[in-house]
Amino acid sequence: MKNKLNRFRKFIKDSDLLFSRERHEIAACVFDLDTHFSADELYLKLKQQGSNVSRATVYRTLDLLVKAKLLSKLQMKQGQHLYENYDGIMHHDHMICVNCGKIIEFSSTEIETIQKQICKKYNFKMKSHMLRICGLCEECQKK
Amino acid sequence: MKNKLNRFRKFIKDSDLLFSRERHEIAACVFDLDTHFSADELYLKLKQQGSNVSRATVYRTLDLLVKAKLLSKLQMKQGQHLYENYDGIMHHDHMICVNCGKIIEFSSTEIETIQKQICKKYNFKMKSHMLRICGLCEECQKK
DNA sequence: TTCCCTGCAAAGCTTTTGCATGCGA
DNA sequence: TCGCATGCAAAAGCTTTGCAGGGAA
Repeated sequence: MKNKLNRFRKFIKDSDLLFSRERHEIAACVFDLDTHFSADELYLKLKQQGSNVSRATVYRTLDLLVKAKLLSKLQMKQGQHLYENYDGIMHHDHMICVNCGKIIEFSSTEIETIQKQICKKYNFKMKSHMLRICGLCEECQKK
Repeated sequence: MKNKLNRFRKFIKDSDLLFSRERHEIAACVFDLDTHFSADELYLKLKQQGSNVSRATVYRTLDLLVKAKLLSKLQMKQGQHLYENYDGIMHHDHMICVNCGKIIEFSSTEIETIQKQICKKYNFKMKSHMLRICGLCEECQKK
């Protein structure tokens, strides 16, 4: 967490930007989360902690964190987005429960390999990829 | 196309709805397309053809077509959606060129198989899934 | 002093919804 | 006649942007 904050500070400095109090506050709050969260949830959490940052600044800082590759942005339905801490080590995908909204992360090197083969076949240069499985989680199936 | 129109008519009748002129017009226009399209593009195409349908009706009818499983709805960035004709035969996924927007469809039974295994492992009941690869298509790499 | 950052409010965009009207069965 | 379907306009929901003021180097 401390480490990520330093990486963010470095990114900001390297981009000739200012590591403002607001950016610090928001980043610290983000790195403190280990779940998927929306911009508004983050904004409310900051408010609750007594912060005075505005929604605009939250959005602007989240963008910076994504650019710094410290955060991933996931498209959800209806123009909503979720963010998640990104460790940059290994790509992972998501299973999303359509009933309770739970998100389960998984990864598969096999799928990654096949994807690469497919890209090669089509001469497509992959920059990113996402796999999402929607359905019912274990608990919700029981209900 | 004629066939899909009949299937849509049947779906509408079976749902105790009316197969109105507008629904006919919109569905015919949709089945005539073989690309991915947005609701607004469809609306404009209809206008261009001299139709007087409103955006609201376009959206409402697209929803019906999705419910009838004659159309798939894809989430794109920024809360936008694209639709594509759905033949119901085989699932396919997409490679999207981030430069020109081209969409290449592909399918992989191997990936489908691995997905099923993963779901089994997590006791997750899959209802749908989507895989998307973003990057550069062949032409755009050359530029 | 310079200029980036912030907050506020307004705008943007796509999609949905309320409501009165109207057409079809 | 009855009621679903439509069109219009407004609302909704999230996100972005313009702008003026404030603060850091």
